[in-house]
Amino acid sequence: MSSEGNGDSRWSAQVNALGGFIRAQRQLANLSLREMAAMTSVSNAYLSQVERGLHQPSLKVLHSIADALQLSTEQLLSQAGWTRGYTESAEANGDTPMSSTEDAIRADPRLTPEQRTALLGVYRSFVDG
Amino acid sequence: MSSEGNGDSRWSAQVNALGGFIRAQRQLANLSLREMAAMTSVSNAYLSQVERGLHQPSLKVLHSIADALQLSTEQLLSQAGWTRGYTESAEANGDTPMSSTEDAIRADPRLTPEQRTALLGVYRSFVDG
DNA sequence: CTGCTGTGATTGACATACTTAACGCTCCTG
DNA sequence: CAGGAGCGTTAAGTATGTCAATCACAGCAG
Repeated sequence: MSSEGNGDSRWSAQVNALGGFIRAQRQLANLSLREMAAMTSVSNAYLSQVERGLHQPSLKVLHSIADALQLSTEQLLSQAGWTRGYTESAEANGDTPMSSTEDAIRADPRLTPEQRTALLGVYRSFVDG
Repeated sequence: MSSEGNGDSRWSAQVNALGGFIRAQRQLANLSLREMAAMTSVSNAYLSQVERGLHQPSLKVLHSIADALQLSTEQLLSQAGWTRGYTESAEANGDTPMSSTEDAIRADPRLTPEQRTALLGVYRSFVDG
């Protein structure tokens, strides 16, 4: 069930962004929860909950995940919105369209801010790779 | 008391590095545990334990600490040996204004077919809920 | 010496991260 | 129709992070 009700939204924003990003990256790497669980030594059950924003993973777990996904821990952290502003390099100028896809994602009204962030993160990881 | 038999040295290395670093930085800033506790909204008791490597702080706490010490979370992490540098760089360009996000993704020349499919999947899972 | 006010360290109770063992689902294969 | 084999999710239990209260030790006033 996992009601969306969510009266307690202390977390949801950041954790959901992180979870969405992780899930996206995992699917992208064609890994199942159990496969990733094996690589990370973290239970598939817990990974599922983290991906859906039900829990905040510890550093240990976060590092394992980053490792399995071949990302840096910093990337994950900044995805979660936990590192502060590295925005400068991206948007120094007001008017520099980076890519149409990025713009489309940013302008998409159907996405929540967290989803937008997560999706952009996935996209950039593709393109920059 | 502190005499850890230390059967469990899985942690000690990293956690001690982190704790020691935090303590050093705190003293360097001439802060008492309680002062720092006030700034971070973390109890002085727990800060003490973290500094001595008795516990691994959560991201929330770590971020607060970094904030109080005017460091970036990344600095703390790399100090603790928790980041494994993956370089991040991002620059790309290309334009071709598009309307919908799906179209933009489909038309993006920088994506491989696999990536395109994956990204579309993620996007739809967001939008369709 | 007796108190007061500062410090860092310890204890015990509670919240939350995390695990193991299920469950329900879909897609095959016999 | 089983019945495995894959997937994601849930339930109940254990481990660990975290806090409020308290301790023991230092300086300094009266």
